[in-house]
This record gives sequence, structure tokens and C-alpha cells, in this order.
Amino acid sequence: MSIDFPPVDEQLALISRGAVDLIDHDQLRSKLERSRESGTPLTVKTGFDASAPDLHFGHSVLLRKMKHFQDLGHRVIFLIGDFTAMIGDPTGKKATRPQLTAEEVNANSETYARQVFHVLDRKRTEIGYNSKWLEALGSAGIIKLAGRYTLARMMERDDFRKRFRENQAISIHELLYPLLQGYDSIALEADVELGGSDQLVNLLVGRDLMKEEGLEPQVVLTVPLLVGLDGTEKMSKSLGNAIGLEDDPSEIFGRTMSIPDALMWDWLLLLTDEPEDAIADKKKRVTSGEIHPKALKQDLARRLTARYQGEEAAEQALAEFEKVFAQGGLPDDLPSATTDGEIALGRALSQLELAASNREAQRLVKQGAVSVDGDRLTDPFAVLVPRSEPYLLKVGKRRFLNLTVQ
RNA sequence: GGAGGUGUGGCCGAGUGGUCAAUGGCAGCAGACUGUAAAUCUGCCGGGCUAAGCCCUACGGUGGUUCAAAUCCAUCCACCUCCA
Repeated sequence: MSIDFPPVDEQLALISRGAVDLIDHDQLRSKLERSRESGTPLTVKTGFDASAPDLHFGHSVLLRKMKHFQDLGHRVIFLIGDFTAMIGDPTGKKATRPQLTAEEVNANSETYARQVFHVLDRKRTEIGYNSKWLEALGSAGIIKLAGRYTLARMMERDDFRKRFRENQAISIHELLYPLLQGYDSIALEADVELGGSDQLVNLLVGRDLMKEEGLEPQVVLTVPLLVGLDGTEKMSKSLGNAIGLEDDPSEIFGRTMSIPDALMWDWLLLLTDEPEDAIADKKKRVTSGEIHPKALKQDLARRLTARYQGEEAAEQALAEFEKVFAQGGLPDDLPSATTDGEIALGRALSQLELAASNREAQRLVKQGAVSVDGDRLTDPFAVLVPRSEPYLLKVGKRRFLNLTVQ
């Protein structure tokens, strides 16, 4: 069966949108031309490390790029590195990574399989596992593969060179990672490989190995690493600056609102399909004072929430956000709890998990972070006596609780 | 095979017998300011106790020396470097 592809220039524009590296452009063009003439889709490979348990917006940048290819009619392979997970990608690392167990890999793969389809088209995505061919390679195959690359070339990499120079350990198996990843491209006969910009050197190894194998080398396309909520570090769950694809609507909305204004432009480019000139125009209008940055950020937050949680939930999240933060009001559904008998304020906070510990609770109260029925209290030993109406506890800006004292 | 080094709170990193719940930085939390931002300023930042105090736990593990140990000794573990 053959497919009608959009004009090559149109495809190139969408593909290169937001990209960091494209190696190389002319080769991609000729691949696209051939594909269009013959009606054969390009094979687009994206490897995912099986080490990340939950997907977040950072991953979605890459997933969206995959989606672009999908929308254009190409064949997209979501390749789970279950075999390479035994090594762990050394890219950018200062130390050897822990090797995952088979169980961890399996669990993570399942999570992937569920979460990627928040972005990708389920019916048109192939999921692959590189153990399929890497296991078959055997030790002889791996030695042969290793023979195609030299230590000198491997040490051109900044991460390895740096570790070597600083007398940090580099295990032999780490050198195999890029080679095995490159072998994936051979096995799949990939036309294009996508990855984060930190993956550039790994992806280029794939190109080299393909050439040696007598195949047409893959085109390498990298996308930027999304900067997280803090506005400086790349988004990662362990840094706590991430938004998960499966987070609650109010979380997605609220966290998006918390990014620094300056980060909005990046996010617009990488997380939405808004045309680049439209983004530039908005930026100009914010600078000139014509648009308030908050309005723009709110719109972005609403759109992102809607994408993963639906329009309705997004509207609700927006309304609630305005009510709670802009107007100091209350959220719609307040959590509630009940205690038996009178209780000191500080104790109530720790027992009800509004604070991590008693000491923490007392600190918060003393710092003026706690209000009861709208009045700030600063005495952690203030007693909440039984009454028919619940007390409204507020800790900081966003922790609320309706407390009934019986 | 030989010689040496390192292991401190979420992270980095001081501290080499008491004044150390442990300097400093980052991260985090809270307050002020705002647009819930950012930047800035301020405070907090192991836990328990109705507390300007007391107690418990903590400096890789275990055991010891000492009135007193993150600091000394022994031993074990982990990691690293150099020489061969």
C-alpha cells in the first residue's frame, strides 16, 4: 500500500520545528523525496531508556516530535531499551549508572506503554524492544561490534573524557552502550533517529555503524531538553521540577503557572503546535505591555491541562486557580477531617498531615503561615475547642482543610 | 601483588577529642513584595516533649579507648587513585 505524503517542504518545516540538530538536512530532504515518490513511509526510531518510570512534559517534547512524523504518515517505532538498560546510558553522567534488574525494566516498560499514548497515536505506533536482536547478537556478535569502533573515538566524547581526566571510574560496559544503541539502528534500518539534544553523540555513532554495515546512514534529529519549573535545570522527576503527563488537572495547571515568565516562550515552542511567528508576535506584545504575561501563561496552562485532562477539567482548574490564588478564596472541594475532642493547633496540623512533623507544624505556625477561619494564628498551642461548625485551616498558600472538632 | 586515599544531613561540602544537631552553598518551606510568578529581602530548615529548657536519634557498619568521639584505636564494608 502506498501513502500520499504532504509536499516535502511542508514536511521539512514541521520536522525541523524546534529541533536542535538535524544531520543532515539535505539527506533528510532526499529521503523525504524518495519516500514521497515511492509512497513508502520513513522508518523513524526513537529509543527510550527503560529507566524512567513516569513520563513528564520533558519526555513529551520528544514524543510530540514523533507524533509529527506520525501525522505526516511515517512509521514511528518506540524502541524500549530493555537490553541496554542493563548498561545505563552514560551520557552526561559523572559516574557509572546502576544497572537495572529485569523486573524494573519490565515494570517501567509497562508504564511507558500506557503513558506514551497520551501523545502518540496508539494505532500507528510500533513498540519495540532491543533485547530482541541484541540478545541474539551473543558475545561473539558484541565483540565483533566492538571491533568497529576505537577507544580514541569513544574518548572524543566529552562525558567520558572528563571522567577519564578526573580519574573517575569508567567501566568497560559503558563503552558498549553507544555501540549497542547504534546497532539498534542497523537492526531496524532506521531512516531517522530522534533523541534529546544530549543524545547527539550516541545517535551519531549509529550513523557511523550503519555506514560500516553498508547501509544508508540514518538522519539524526535532536530536540531540546525542556527546562523544568525552576527555570534553570532540565525537567526531571528527581529534581522535583517536573509535571507528569498523568498529574491532576489542578497540578498541571498550577505548576505551569509557576514557571518563570521567561520560560513560557520555550514551552510554547516545544509543547504546543503554535506557529513560530505567532509566538514571536506574542512575545513582542508582552514586551510592549500590550498583553499581560499572566494572561498568556494562563492560556498556556489551560491548553496543556486540556490536552491531558480534557477541556472541562482545564476550565475548572483555571477557575479554581483564579479563585484560590488571585482572590484568596477557597478551592471547590476542600478536604475535611474530624478529631475527637479539643486539640492544639500545632498538633492538629501534624496529625492531619498538613505538616511533616510536630516541629515543622510549630514552625509554620510561628512563622505566620497558618490561619484558622481566615485569622492568622501564631501560637501553636492555641486550642481548637469542639464546636458544631468545622474550622477552616489554611497552611501556606495552598494547603486547606475543613476540620470538625467534636 | 604492593602503596595510598575517600565515605558527613535531599545534594555539594567544612569540621580532625568537648563550646557540634554539626560552618557554608544549593535545593526545599514560610513571610513580605507581586500577577500563585521571577528577582529581592527576612525567617526556618532531624525528631519528641505545653518548651527561651529538656530528651532522643544522626557524621559508611560493628566493637573499643575516654568523664566526653563526626573527630582517637581495631575491624569490617563500599568506592577511588597510583605502582607492578
